Amino acid sequence: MKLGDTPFNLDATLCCGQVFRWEKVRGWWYGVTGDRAFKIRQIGDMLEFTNASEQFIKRYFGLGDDLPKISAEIGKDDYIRAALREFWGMRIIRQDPWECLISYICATYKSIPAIKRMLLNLSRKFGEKTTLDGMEFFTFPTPETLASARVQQLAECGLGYRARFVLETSKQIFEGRFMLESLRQLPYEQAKKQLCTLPGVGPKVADCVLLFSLDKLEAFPVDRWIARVIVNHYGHMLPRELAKKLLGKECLSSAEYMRLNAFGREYFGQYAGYAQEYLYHYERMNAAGCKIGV
DNA sequence: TTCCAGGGAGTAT
DNA sequence: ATACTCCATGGA
Repeated sequence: MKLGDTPFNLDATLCCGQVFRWEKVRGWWYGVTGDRAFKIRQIGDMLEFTNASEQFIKRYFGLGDDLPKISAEIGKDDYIRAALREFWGMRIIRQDPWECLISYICATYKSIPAIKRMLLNLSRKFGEKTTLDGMEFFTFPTPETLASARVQQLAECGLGYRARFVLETSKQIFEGRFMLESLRQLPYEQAKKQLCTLPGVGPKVADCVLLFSLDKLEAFPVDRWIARVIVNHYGHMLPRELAKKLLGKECLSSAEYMRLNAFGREYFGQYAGYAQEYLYHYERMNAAGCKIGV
């Protein structure tokens, strides 16, 4: 498939920490969605893949997003313009909402390598095996499977205290008490409010699920890295009292989260989620020693 | 060994 | 509403 003048950066898109179950082997990215594995690679403006339709690829990798337009809207200052330049072509992936939800419940208070390990363990224990190019892959477990698991089994995957959150949320989804897909047609605020009723889901996890799987590009997740970016590079745009209070703080209160979240959405606009992801990746890649695991 | 991680929930004010 | 505390585990 030829990208033509559609800017795309596959490596940045899969490396920036929005998805956790892709791996690069001999120049190809291998991943699992739905019931099968597929691989994809980019050579210039050529995108090669197997086991997937062109329609699926366009949808999954957000190739329908008008990146030049988005860039023009969020490129408000030199700092984010540098991030846009550095990883130009990086896109917000449209993940499966269910996998995304469980992934970000697991992601709380964990490093990315540890998150990858947890999700791999979950898939190995509860998913179904499939093969591609002689390698083994596992589908992501279904709501039914996780809902009928025991807390101890989930904990054994390295989830720790998150095990009971994953179990209870899985039960709500499986039993039809929570309609994840229906959130897609709700406005951002309402969808977020509903997500936050799930155990293990607070404002940050909700924002990630909305942005990475439910087409809410205005969502602006604020984690430790983004909080650091805002304080260090946009602190002068915050109320002086707030900027001072956040300086050197290790975690945000819910009120502080709301204020940084609101800042991001108001400053960057309807595509704030794209701004967030470029800033997040830029900050992490420029962190001391570039030692962040891919 | 010690520190920290894409935060959230529970509890006391 | 806000502040403080604990959380279970693994990677660095």
